[in-house]
Amino acid sequence: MRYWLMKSEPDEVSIDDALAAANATVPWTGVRNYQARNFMRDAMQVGDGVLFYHSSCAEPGIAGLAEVASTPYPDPTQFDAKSKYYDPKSTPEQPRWLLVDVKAVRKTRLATLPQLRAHPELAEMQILKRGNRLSITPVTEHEWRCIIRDLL
DNA sequence: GCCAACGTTGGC
DNA sequence: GCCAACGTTGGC
Repeated sequence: MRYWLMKSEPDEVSIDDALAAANATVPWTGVRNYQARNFMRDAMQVGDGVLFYHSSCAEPGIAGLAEVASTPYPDPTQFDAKSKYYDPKSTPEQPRWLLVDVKAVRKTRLATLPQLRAHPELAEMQILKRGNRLSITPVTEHEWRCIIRDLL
């Protein structure tokens, strides 16, 4: 069992959107970064815990809890010429981009960046490091417990 | 809208 | 394989 923080722009898929989806499950489309892809491909397992993070919005922060709900499979948007995630260099025979399904568990109180930063036990979180841009980052069990205990 | 940080691209 | 140029991310 591992833990992850996954960023989503709430204008695209918010925690409310995910909870409202069939089976509260959404395909995590649009990851176009190799490091993030490799986490899904190599390290994630069904049932892993997910901090659902809202990014690029008025109030960025952890907005809910979720879990990994599938093994990795090709992201269909990479083959769709009309999608903004289209990748002309990818083919169904040799897909570049993968995704997992994510099942929303519950919405939480928003844990904002200042709140996360104020917590000494969370100082090493990737999301708080300067220049952080990775949309999927591992979270330690200690960080996970700490966030749930004190912030959500 | 600004801009720092970072990833990717492509010429050499 | 280097590295400058360019594009993207994302908080503010």
